[in-house]
Order: sequence, then structure tokens, then C-alpha cells
Amino acid sequence: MPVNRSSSTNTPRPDRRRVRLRPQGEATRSKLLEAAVPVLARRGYHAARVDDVVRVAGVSHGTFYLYFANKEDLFRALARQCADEAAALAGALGPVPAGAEGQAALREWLVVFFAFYRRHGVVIRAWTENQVADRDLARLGVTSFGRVADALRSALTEGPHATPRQVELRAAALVALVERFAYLLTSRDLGFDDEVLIENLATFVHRGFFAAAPQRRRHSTRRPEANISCP
Amino acid sequence: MPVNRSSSTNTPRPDRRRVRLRPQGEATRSKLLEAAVPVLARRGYHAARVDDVVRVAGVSHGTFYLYFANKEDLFRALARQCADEAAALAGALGPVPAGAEGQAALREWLVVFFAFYRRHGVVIRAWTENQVADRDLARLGVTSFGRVADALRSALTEGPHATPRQVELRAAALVALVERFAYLLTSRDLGFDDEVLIENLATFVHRGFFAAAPQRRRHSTRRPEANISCP
Amino acid sequence: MPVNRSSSTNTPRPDRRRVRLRPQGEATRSKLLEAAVPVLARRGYHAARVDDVVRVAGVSHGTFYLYFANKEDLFRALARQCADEAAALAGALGPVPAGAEGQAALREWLVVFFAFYRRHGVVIRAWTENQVADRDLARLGVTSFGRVADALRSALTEGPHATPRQVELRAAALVALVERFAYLLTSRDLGFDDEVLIENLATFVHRGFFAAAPQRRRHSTRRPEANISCP
Amino acid sequence: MPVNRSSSTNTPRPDRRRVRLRPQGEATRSKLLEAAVPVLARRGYHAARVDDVVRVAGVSHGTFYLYFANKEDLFRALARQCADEAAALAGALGPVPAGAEGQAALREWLVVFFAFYRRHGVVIRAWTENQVADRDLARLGVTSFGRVADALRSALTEGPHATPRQVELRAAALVALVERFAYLLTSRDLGFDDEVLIENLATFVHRGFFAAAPQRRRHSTRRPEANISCP
DNA sequence: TATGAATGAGTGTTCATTCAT
DNA sequence: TATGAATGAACACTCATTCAT
Repeated sequence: MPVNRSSSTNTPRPDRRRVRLRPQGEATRSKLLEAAVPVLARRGYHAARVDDVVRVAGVSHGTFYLYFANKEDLFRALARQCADEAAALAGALGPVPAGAEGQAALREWLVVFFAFYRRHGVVIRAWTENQVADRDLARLGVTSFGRVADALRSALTEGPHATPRQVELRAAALVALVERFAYLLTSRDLGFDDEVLIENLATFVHRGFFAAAPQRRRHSTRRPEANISCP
Repeated sequence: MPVNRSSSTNTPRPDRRRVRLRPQGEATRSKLLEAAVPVLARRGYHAARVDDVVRVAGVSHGTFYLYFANKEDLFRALARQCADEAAALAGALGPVPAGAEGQAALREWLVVFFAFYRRHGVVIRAWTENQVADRDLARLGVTSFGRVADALRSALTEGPHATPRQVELRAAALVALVERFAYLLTSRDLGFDDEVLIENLATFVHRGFFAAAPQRRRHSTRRPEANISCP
Repeated sequence: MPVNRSSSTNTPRPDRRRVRLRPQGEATRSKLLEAAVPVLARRGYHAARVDDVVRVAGVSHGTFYLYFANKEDLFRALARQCADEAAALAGALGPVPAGAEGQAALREWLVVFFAFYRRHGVVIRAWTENQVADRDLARLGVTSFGRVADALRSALTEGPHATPRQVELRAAALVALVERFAYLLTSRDLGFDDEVLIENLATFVHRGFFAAAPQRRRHSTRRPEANISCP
Repeated sequence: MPVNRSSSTNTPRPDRRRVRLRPQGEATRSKLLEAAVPVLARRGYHAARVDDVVRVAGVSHGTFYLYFANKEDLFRALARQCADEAAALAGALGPVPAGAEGQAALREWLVVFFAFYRRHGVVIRAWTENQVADRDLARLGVTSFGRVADALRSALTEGPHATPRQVELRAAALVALVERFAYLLTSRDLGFDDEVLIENLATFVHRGFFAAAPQRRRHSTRRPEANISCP
């Protein structure tokens, strides 16, 4: 397995890439970007081969290097897309009040998050698992994911006794939980229906993290089948 | 990875591995196993090079193949170790009652779990992320991790309205949460002190998952610094 | 020979070989095929190194694997060429009557056979000596060589008392004899001139195998130098 | 495949081999020699691994080098055994008169030859196919086989018009024929019964090569099933 | 803009041989 | 005399990248 010869500090090599792309070029570039997603998803970043991407995209081997300096550059482009969407995602989470409308808002956001994860899972995992050698790229990941964490943090109801530290940790726990569920949902079949899972997760997370103060449950009238009763 | 790329009916390869090992051989095998952990941790399974392992172990390249048929076989051995410890880990979690002693028990178990994760993180991640091509190996992972999830499940207080399905999902959430925190704790510096993190996580998880029924908090007298107040 | 030593269910290797070749590619492929002949002839199949083949062909190491999946695949390609020519060879042997024209026909065929052997000796020997592990390949050998044997068999004059079994055995003897002489002729210097050897062999074989019925020799008028008198 | 690092012109390296062997050592040496035969037969000289020999012999890896300087040395020892038996074999062929007793004598000798070939086939083939790099070893082969050819030659009835050259060629043909049949008989199943094959071959060869002068066959009374009628 | 061809450093694996016990 | 352990050069094969057309 030839080692990744192109590191973060690349010697500037003759870059044949066009700066401005005509429609056809843009289309090819998109095809490659599209093709990269399933390939990376299936094999992971390290094991993904340019050859696979190229075959899926239906272009020749050489064409790849017309649009990307190297494998990492492709990943960088994908990461930039991901970062953009992550910013949008962070912005999409408004206040999550304690009531039923808060839970609904949370559920909607989770739906968006899962869709986001379904597309960018590889990149996200490469970020969350330190697989990225490139400094700038890693920073981009931290920033992007941090933004989402920030959004969650500011949405979290800070209990009266919660220190910033505690809120931070709760936000981290929440991100971890949501990310991991997204991973499980998208990668392997958990045996749970998507709808049900999201509904339950929303309930669960809303109660556990966003409810202003837990009420003593007395007369539950919800269908017990479809939801997780928060303990 | 030069894969027995070869053909239909090749001459059988001989497997020179020792069956019974003397102390010296056993020591070398252990050295290799030990050496593999940091290498795999640093590079991941696919990118880990046998060369690195043997360099860390301080043995020659050929020696490796005296003890393992190939890279995957080394991984298999590591996985078996991991599976054994996972079984022990699952057995180590007794009942987690609702009170303070329950939280203490949970914290102790988390300490053990984190130590376990620190050693076997690579294997666990390879399992949880489907990086393992080998069927049996994957099954071993599912089994092992499932055992831990089972232990958690049976320790979970099943609320009056909780269906088995819900308990299952809660167990999954719990495993995901704990595993992810272990990952974060062991791989990158979260900026949290281990002790504090574990203490907080124990509190957090205990309240969220194991408390029989949440009481309306009124006058919290705990040091707010050291704990996360469960919402 | 790094054999797909690997394990149960490996990631499928991709086979980057070109399907349709342009003239340049076709030329390179031919170069490799050509180069393989002397290399295999000199070292035999097992000891032949890909490195030698590419050095002789004057291409890089990687190029080899652009056209052949592995060493065995190269051999397979060579074998297919050989099989094709063997079929032609079998077809080239018409009836071999008892007279002088029969002997001449036989001699011509021997010339062709020897040329055939000179090119495909390695493959043929690998076949006749069971060096081929691949089932299909071995079958191809049996078929090809069998075809030649069949041609000889049907050309053999079946004496009045010859059972099919006997004819079959005689054909086998004939093939063995001719093959072995071809081997001796092409591989080491027997000290005989090619022309003379072939002429003698033709005479010898014709008399021994194809003459309708041996006549009592009385007054031989042939030049004793150039021929073997059949006993 | 590590190349054969020990050539014909070996640098004299510390030879730990005992000069005089005690009974136990002699026994081990014999075990190795015995074990080498099937291993070489199955894999051929180049592909035979010391490891296989050692496993079959049931001794340790290091023990091998107590008795043989290297793989080639083992082969040399085997070759010397073969050469000795070849000499005996050559001596065993007395005159082969034209009559029935001549044919019987020939058959007996063929039986011995086939047994000889069954044991030493690998060595013989390595000789006849120039697989031996060592000069002296190759010469030993030529000598040994030549001795057998000489025996056949001197046994051949030299027809009135046969020049020495012709006799030589006939002897070569005879050796080639017999050797190849021995190979076919011992290595793969021809579908012929051994007994029948030898009987037929004896008849065939005797008529073709040793009969003083062929008589015009008129009233054959032989069972046509069991024999090949010489053409 | 696109392509098929070529490259070669890198990596996994084998196996003859040596060595310490 | 015997052994298990260790070695490392040699070899098969991969794949990111460059290039000529």
C-alpha cells in the first residue's frame, strides 16, 4: 500500500487544474465529488483508491488529476462542502423550548442532521477519529463540528446550578450521542425503523437534555410503543 | 496488501507458525501483540504496516510471520483478547440500584470500561465501524459488544411503561454514549480531567438512565463544580 | 509468491487490467508475452521472476500488472496461445501413407512440430509434467495435447490385428517420443544437426509406426549415412 | 521466493556437519533423505522447501543443516544415490537376443528401470531437464544417464547397414521413449495397467529396436488384446 | 478537455540459512 | 545430537501520480 506521498506541506507541483471551469468541466468535477462519497463510505479514507472513484465516476484515470491535485485534495473539497453544510446545520437549530413544540423542533433538526450525516459521514468520521493528517483540514473539522456543538450548547437549557463547564460537557455528550446514533443509523442496520428511531431519540434527548426541569411523571397517556419513556 | 491474489487452486501455503511455544517464543509473540496496539491506534487497521509493528517490537520482519499468518491474523489475535476481556467486563457489571451506591458501582465500572477501551480501542472501533472484512471476526465483535450491551440492558431499571423495545434502545444509546466518551477520552484531549469526566459521566448516566424516577430537584447542595446536574 | 494468503472474505481486488487495448497497449502486452518465453524457458515456471520478464520486455514493474493479473495469468495467456497453435498443429497432419510421400509428409509435420515446441516448450513441459496447479489450465493442456495425440492416432495405420487399445498406446508412445526429441533438440545440444535429426526421426518413425507392413529388407540402396535403418 | 544463494562455487562456510556419523546421526540423515523424495516429487526441485522435508522427516529445522550444507547438498546426496543405482541398472542389462528370451530379458529390465524411476524420478527429471545449476551435478547426470544409454546401445542389435551414428541415435530414441513412459507411468494415471503397459512396451521395443530383422508377419497367433503388434 | 499508458516507491510475505540453548 | 527461534534478502503485487496523445 503506497504511503500517502502528499502531505499537508506539499511541494507545489505543476498544477494542471483549471481555475475557471466551463460547464463541462464543472460537471466532471461534480461527478468525481459525487462518486467519492460512496467509495469513501465503503472503504474509509485510507483504503479508498482513486481508481475506485474514477471507475464510479466513469471518467479516466488521468481526468481525476485535472480537477484534484491528489486524493487528499478531493477529500479537502468534500470537507469544504461538509463544513458549509455544517454551518447551515448549526444555524438551523433555533431555541428548543421545554414544551412539545421544542421537542418537535428538535425532531426536525435531527432529521436534517441525519440527512447531513448520511451524506458526509465519512468526512465526519475522519474528523472525529483523527484520521486526517492535514493540519488545516483537521482544524476545519474541529471548527465545523464545534459550531454544531456550540449551537447545541446555546440551545441547552442551562439549569440554575449548571456551570459553563457542565454545560460544555453536556453539549459534548449530546453531540457524541447524536453523532453515534447517526452513524449507527446510516452504516449498519440497527433493526430500528428510521422514523421510530428519530422520534424516540428526539423524545429521549429532549427530556434528558432540554426539559427545563423534569416533572414527576404521573399519568402517562402516550403510546408506550412509539416512545422511550425517559427515566 | 498482496492478497493471495493468486488463482483457483494454488499450492497450499504451509503455515510455519509454531504450534507450541516455549517461553522465549511466547515472549516474542506477546511483544508483537503489545507492539501492535499503539501502531494500530496511531494508524488504524488498514494503514498499519507490519513494518511498524516489528520495529516497535524490536524483532525482524520475518519473525512476525513466525507467529502470525498475516496482518489480519494479528488483528484476530488482538480481537480474541478483546473479546475475552469484554466478556469479563460484561460480567463485572452487577445491579445498579437507584441510590448513591448504585452510582458508585457505575463509576467503578466505567473506570474499568475506560481502561478496557484504552487498550482495545482500535479493535473496538474496527468492530463498531465495520472495518472488518472477515465474517467470523465481525461476528465476534457483535457478540462481544452485544454482551456488554446486554449487561447494561439487564442493569437498566425498566420503568413501568418501558417496553422491551424501549429498553433495548436505551441500552443502545447508553453503549453508544459510553463508547464515544471512551473514544474521546482516550484518543484526543478533550480538556477534561479523566477523574472529573468519569465522575460526571457516572452521575449523568446514573441519573439519566438508572434513577428509578427523577425527583424534582429543589435544593441541590452538591458542589456544582464537580458534577453535571441532570436536567 | 505472495499468495492471496489472506483470509476468508477479503475486500475484492479490483483488476485494473485494461479490457480493450489500443495499439500501444496491445504492443506492450505482446512485448511482455514475447519476453516471457525466454525467461520461462531459462528458469522454468516456478523460478521465473516477474522482474526478469519486465526487464527483458523493457517495461516497468507496474506495467506488468496492467496486462496480467499475476504471474500465473501470464502463463495462462501463453498457454492459450499454445493451445491454439496445438489445434492448428493437430489439423496440419493429414494422412500419412506408407510410401515415400508419407514419409515426406511426416517430416514436414515434424518440422512444424519442432518449431511449435521451440516456442511453447515451457508451457508444454509444464503441462506434461503436471506443474500446473490451476485445474482449468491443466485441462487445457490435456485437451491440447490430446488433440495432437488424436491426430497422430488417426494417422496411424491400424494394422489388421491392432485393437483400439493398442493403437492408443502406440499413439502415446509416438507422442512421447516426438515430444522428448523436441525437448532434447531445443534445450540441449545433442550433437546432432537439426536437419539430420529430423530426417532420421521421420524415417525412423515412419518405418516404425506408419509403414503398412514391414518388408523384409534385402538390398538397401539408401545412403546409410543419412538415415536410420529401421530394425 | 528467496533465490538460491548457494551456487556451485560455494564459499566454504563453517560446516558443522559431522564427518563420521554415529548410528543415530546416520538414521536421521536417512530420514531426511527419505523425506526428500516425496517432497521433491510433489513440488519439483525449485519449489521444494526445506521446511517440507523437515516436517516430513519429523526433525527440527536446524537439524537439517547438521547433515546437509544446504538444499542443493541434499539434492547432491540424492543424486549420488541415483547415480549408483543407475550404474547398477546399466550393468543389469545383459545381451538382448532377438528371440522370446530376449524379450523376456528386456521386460525384466524394464521392470527394474521403472522401479528405479519411481524412486529417482525427480532427480532424473532435474537432470534430463537441465534444472541443475551445479556443473558437477549436471555432469554426474549426463554420465549416469549416458551409462544407461551405453548399455542400451551395446545391447542394440546393430543392423548390417547401421553406422555408429545411427546406433547412437537409436539408443537416444530408446532412452527417451523408456524414460518418458516411466515418467507417465509414475506420475499420472495413463489408464493402463502397469503390468500390461510394461508387457506391451517390452514387446514393442523389442520388435522395434532389438529384433534382428523384421519378418513379414503372416499368421499372427498372439492374443491381439494383450500386445501391441509392431507395425 | 479527456484518455489510456506507464511508472516506481512502498508494502506484505516467503524461505533458506544461522544461532543460542 | 537436537531444537525452536531469529534473520533478512528476495520477490509478488498495489496504487498514487505523471505523461504523451
